[in-house]
Amino acid sequence: MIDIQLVRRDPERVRAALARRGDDFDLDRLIASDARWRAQTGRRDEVRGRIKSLSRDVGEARRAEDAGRTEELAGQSRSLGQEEKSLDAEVAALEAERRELLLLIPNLPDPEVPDGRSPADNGVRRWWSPGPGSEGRSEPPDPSEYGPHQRVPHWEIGAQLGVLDMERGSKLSGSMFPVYRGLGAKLLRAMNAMALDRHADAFEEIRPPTLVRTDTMVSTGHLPKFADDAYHIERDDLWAIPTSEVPLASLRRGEILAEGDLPVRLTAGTSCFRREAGSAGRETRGVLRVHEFDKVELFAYTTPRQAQEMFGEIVGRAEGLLRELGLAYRVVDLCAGDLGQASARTYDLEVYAPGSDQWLEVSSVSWCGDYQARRASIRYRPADGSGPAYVHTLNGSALAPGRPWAALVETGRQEDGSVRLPECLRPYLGGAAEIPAP
RNA sequence: GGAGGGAUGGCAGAGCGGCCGAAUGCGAGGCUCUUGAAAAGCCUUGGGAUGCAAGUCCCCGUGGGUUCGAAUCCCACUCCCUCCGCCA
Repeated sequence: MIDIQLVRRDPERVRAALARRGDDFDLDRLIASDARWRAQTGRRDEVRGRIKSLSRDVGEARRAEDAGRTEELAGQSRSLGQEEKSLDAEVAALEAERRELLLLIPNLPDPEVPDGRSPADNGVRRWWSPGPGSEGRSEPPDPSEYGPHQRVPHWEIGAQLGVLDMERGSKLSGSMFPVYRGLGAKLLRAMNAMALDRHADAFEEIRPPTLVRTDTMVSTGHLPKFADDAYHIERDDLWAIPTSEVPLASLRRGEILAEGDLPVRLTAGTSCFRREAGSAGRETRGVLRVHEFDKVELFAYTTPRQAQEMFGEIVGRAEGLLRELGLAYRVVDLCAGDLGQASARTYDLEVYAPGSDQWLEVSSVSWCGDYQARRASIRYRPADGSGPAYVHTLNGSALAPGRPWAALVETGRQEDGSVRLPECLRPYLGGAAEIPAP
């Protein structure tokens, strides 16, 4: 959540920042609620203070065996108790209201974030496509370089080669649950393994639970606002994670870290679950939008000073994997209106899929500032001896193999219908260099 | 799933219902002594709300209750440990 102090001190700044997002949050309601809460809390605390001091006097009177005075003071305290009780109930209600409002406010966009309301306003920061040299080219891909054999969508290729079975996935679990088969399944596993291995130099590998408590979902900003997007298991009141960002952010929830331990770099590969409510339609063909998919996530806790550099590091690492896979991609700077709830700045990596002539979002790197750290109460003790301060959190997909899988089979498709697989995956594929033509 | 035991400050570990936000030890930081180090001695050492500040208030797993007054008593929940059952 955002800093309530900032809302009090400079409401116009907060209002302006929220307006950039196109958010319709009613800030005045929060300001009023906060003011009421403060006023009543002050009154309650004053009454409590009087009760405390009276109670001490009761103790003294009792020790002095002054029964009359004891009863008199106790009586005074008793009647204050009534007052305290009703004030306390009021404070509790105001506190709940204030918190509820506060949890709904999205993060404030960083000033560098481009203006805009829709994906059309996003800024492309750079392009990359493979060849001709080993460095690749920093320019948009040339459509004429893709032959007609590559202009086939991945779901057709997958069915043709027997490596993707959407129909049977539907039989098991409904639409948008793919079944990968044979080399298709291996290819997915290979990319997961590679993504995890590539960051083992600096990121600690975590295998977290994929079912989590409500608090864990609240910490990242996925609840309470986006409850409809997540799977919820009623019986045990657990949520299926939409990304391993969720458990990784809560790993150190409620803790105070030593500055010397920062940055903390974590990586995890898990299944991710999304209901994708109301997204039936054209963009849901094949594996592009599914309810369950694998993703290898990079996550970091940093000091505010380290955040910028970490953002670059994570983007760079995600780019590195796409280059290794030989996929053409572009780096997109999300505009204010397209940012996620918790993010102050996001770069998306989009891969070019020739089969459907589309750019597919395959990675999203976000700097959340202290927004999640406030929700989850994750702080660090600055080395200079000042009081605990909130950490910054950053997250990004290293690789979410589903969509790259699609881009890979389209890009690698040969004229004879076989699919050529990238060099870097061979060690993970038992040496296989292609998915043979049927 | 059944039966027991437990949850207190960075850690360990006390705590008759009444100055207990909390003894003590360890750890950590500072200082003294020392050529330096060790040892010793002295001092400091949780978090939060509110307030310009002084201060006031809250936090002893969480939430309720009893009481003039709760870390201490009662209830519920959560988590941890031990044993039994089940199981990959």
